[in-house]
Amino acid sequence: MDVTPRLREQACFAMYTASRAVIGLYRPLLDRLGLTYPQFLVLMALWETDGLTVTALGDALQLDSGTVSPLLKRLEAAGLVERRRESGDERRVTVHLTADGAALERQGCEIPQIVGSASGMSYEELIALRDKLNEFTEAVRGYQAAEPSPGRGAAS
Amino acid sequence: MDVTPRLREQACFAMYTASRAVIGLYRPLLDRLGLTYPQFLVLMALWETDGLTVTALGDALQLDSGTVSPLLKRLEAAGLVERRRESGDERRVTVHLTADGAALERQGCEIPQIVGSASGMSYEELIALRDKLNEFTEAVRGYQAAEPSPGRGAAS
DNA sequence: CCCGATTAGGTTGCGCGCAATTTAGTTGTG
DNA sequence: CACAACTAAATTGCGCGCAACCTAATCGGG
Repeated sequence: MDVTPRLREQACFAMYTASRAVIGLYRPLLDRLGLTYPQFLVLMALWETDGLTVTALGDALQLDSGTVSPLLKRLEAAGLVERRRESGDERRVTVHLTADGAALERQGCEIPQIVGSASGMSYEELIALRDKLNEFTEAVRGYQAAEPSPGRGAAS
Repeated sequence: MDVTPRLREQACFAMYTASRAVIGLYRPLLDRLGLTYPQFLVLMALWETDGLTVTALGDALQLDSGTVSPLLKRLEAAGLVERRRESGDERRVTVHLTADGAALERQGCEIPQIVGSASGMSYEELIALRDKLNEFTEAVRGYQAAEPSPGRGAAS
């Protein structure tokens, strides 16, 4: 018997692979809009709620400022969003769609459906898979919060 | 009613998030071995079958040479693997574990179990999730192979 | 044997993703 | 008011991940 877990048996590896596969499927579709998948996620968040702060965007996408800041810089350079320093609290920056950014919603919002149909799964299956993944993610985040540096007993 | 799909409703976004969450959980555990998650995957593949070619490794991990080559360079610099030009076909390079690389299996092979338990899911649930993800990935890859540049009707 | 096509692996360039740090603005306490 | 603690965003550095390209070796016809 083999004690070492095999690559193909790992649920984590399946997530890693599935994630890259789906982004690969998005790529040619998003290329025509001049977007990457993370950039598309930012726009989706803003189509839902315009004027989010950088931190709120990071929370929605589960990304930190080190990823979001340059991402927004590129979206701003592309003329799709605008950053405004808040007058109330000068530390905060809100992100707003430009007319071009808002206009992309029409073409952008149908892409997820294309990808969904490519999966060959029913709506119910996709929902169930999504919920299971979110359950997994939640549990993992909870564990991480509980064990800042796990494996070596208690903290000093 | 909102036609634009919301971030949280998307199965794809759940995969993207779950993948990063699980890698984040691996990170502190792998840090102690001086490894990243993709490097760990390479070692897992070699623990299973030593002496794979670069291409075979790429197939196992679903990564292309542009990713695998520098990854192997770092693993070789760390003294964990060795690259050998094949005598039969001088184009081929096989990757072999060093003693240090092989010795890491003892500590490395228990990490996936830690992560599995952190998910709070039963073994059966994880298997089911893994299979569903692999089914999804397969379907998506099949669709991609069938539609080289989708969305705009037939090729020229 | 020669030469075009194919294949294996590597390099370059760019956009993430994240840890660590920096800068600037705000808040809380005396 | 002063000043330390905190917070928001940006910057830096590094390792992927992938497209595009390059080089070298092999294969396949004629």
